Amino acid sequence: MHIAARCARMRPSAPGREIDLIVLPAAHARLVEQALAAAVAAGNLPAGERPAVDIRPAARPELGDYASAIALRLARPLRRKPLEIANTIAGHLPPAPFLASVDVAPPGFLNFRLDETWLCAQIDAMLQEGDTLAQLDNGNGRRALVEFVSANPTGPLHIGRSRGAIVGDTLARLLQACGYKVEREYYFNNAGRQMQMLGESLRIRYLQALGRQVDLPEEDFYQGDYLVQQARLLREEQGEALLSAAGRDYQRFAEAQMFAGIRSTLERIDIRHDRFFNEHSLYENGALEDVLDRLQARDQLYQAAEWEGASEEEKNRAAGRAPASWFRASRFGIDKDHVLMRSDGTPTYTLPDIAYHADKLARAYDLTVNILGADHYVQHQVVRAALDALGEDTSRLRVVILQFVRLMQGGVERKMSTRRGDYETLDDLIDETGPDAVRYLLLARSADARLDFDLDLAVAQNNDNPVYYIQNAHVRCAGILRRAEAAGIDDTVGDLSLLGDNERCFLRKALELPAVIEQSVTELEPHRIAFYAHDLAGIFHPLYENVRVLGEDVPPELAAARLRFYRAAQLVFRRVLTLMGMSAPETM
RNA sequence: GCCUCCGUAGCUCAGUGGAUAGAGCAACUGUCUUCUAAACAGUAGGUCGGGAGUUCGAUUCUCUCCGGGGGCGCCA
Repeated sequence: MHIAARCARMRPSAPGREIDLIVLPAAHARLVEQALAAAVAAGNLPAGERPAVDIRPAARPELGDYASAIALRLARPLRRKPLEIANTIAGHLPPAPFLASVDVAPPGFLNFRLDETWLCAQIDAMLQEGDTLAQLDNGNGRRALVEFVSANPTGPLHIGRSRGAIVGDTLARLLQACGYKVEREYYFNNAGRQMQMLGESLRIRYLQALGRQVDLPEEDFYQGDYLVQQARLLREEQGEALLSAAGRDYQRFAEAQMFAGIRSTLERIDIRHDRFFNEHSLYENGALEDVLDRLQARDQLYQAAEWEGASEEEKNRAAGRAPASWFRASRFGIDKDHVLMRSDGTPTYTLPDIAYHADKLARAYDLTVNILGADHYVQHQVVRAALDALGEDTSRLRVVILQFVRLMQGGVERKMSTRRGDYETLDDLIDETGPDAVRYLLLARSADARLDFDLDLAVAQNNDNPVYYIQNAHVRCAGILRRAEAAGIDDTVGDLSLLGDNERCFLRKALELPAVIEQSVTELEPHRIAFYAHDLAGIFHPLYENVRVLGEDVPPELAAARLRFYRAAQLVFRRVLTLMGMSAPETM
């Protein structure tokens, strides 16, 4: 996929201002397309199928601002020399306000240079955009669903779920920035044995809280001390009134507490779901039977004690067992068939999962994204295969598989044991490091890479910590604006052409934001925004040292121009931080 | 064994079918009386795991081997 192939357009400018926003490098790509068409029309290039025009920021600044290797790629299909093609394109390139020059470099690169006056004028364009800076309309109001977290309410969110929470929510924010109408959904199950055991565990903790001599069995019971606290709460609120209560009452209480806890934990990192989809509702509305009937009708289901491809040994072992219902997943490239209905007539996890995704698809979102841990890979393959078997269109269903998180402290892994119940919760992590550090550090890694969450780094208040490095850029802008306001500097009059190379370098990077957002969304790679933010701060801080607003040696005209620049820079940082769900502090 | 992800600087990781592969940290040398030093300037650091293939061009794509994570349940 080439960025340039997806021509992004800014939303229409607000009335009353004359500045049109141009998204780079998509605008370059359009120029090149026009040049190619003109060259073909003039008979200077043969017509025919062409690869998409690729434009990217230039590898080295001395070459230009943007570069394209399109002539090299066209050499084969057009049967011409790359250099000749590049020259032809350059010769037919229409003029554009943002374009100062185009050079052809061997063996056939096109190097574009931005018009510096235009570049500096983008400061006003940015200020005009305000908090919706780089808002794209690619999505054009299409609907997207992002499902993430989806932990059952059996305990507090732990570190393993945190990554999906951050990635899912950030992706949702980026989709919104791309013009999608986004819904955030949380899928959960509050029925079944797990929840029963949760209720039972709470009942025992409650008895213990009342001083009764009861042991909590290790097997199957929830050991976490969050239940001890809940039990204490119950005792304080109810005294001994619940001694005769049914297990169901405990379960209901535990569930309500858990969900309240999960939601408030998520809110601490600024995450709110629009819908909590209860798996159990699929049991009640006939969705499960519907899936089974449809699969049966398509000969994708059979009843047997063991799957058809099993070894003789496995089949012998299963002999005499009541038959289960198997989905023919092996027909879809999966290594074996999967059980949807157990021998005892109860559904497996997979069946409602299929029904849930069928429900999602029926809701006809233009894009449906699922954020999953690596351990769910096969499960998702089976669900997708089942949907294919049902004849559903699974092309709108996309999934982000996240590798695991390891908690590191003092250079060694901090082990978590769910069985003992002393695992690291997301709440603990936020307590220790703060919401911004949690969000940034869990975002700033590609989904494919295992993430080592470095606790020492997260709490570090020094330049090792990228969180503060980025936020400090915003703080520094805010500081300048505060001081300048106090000094009575009016930045509406400054001549932006007085700005220097440092500022222009920053502006070039700032203009990449729309493309970064766009690419994050099309590739479902929200980590890109995190790296972009760090890069942007890396250009900002050196500049800050040299580009002063206040000071006797800065002429008023220049001070005003620089102040306007810093106002725009602050806006960019605030926008980027907001897209990552982080705060943009005025002071630190 | 099968599926999947990873292997890039001492460490943690970006990136990419194109021009001289990047950043942070660590190491070393410097910089605050000046808008926040949670910062900046500089030095050093690489057979992009090995091999083969496709290509005008491969770190990027394909195959294979090696090493590591995760998954392979009538759990969720």
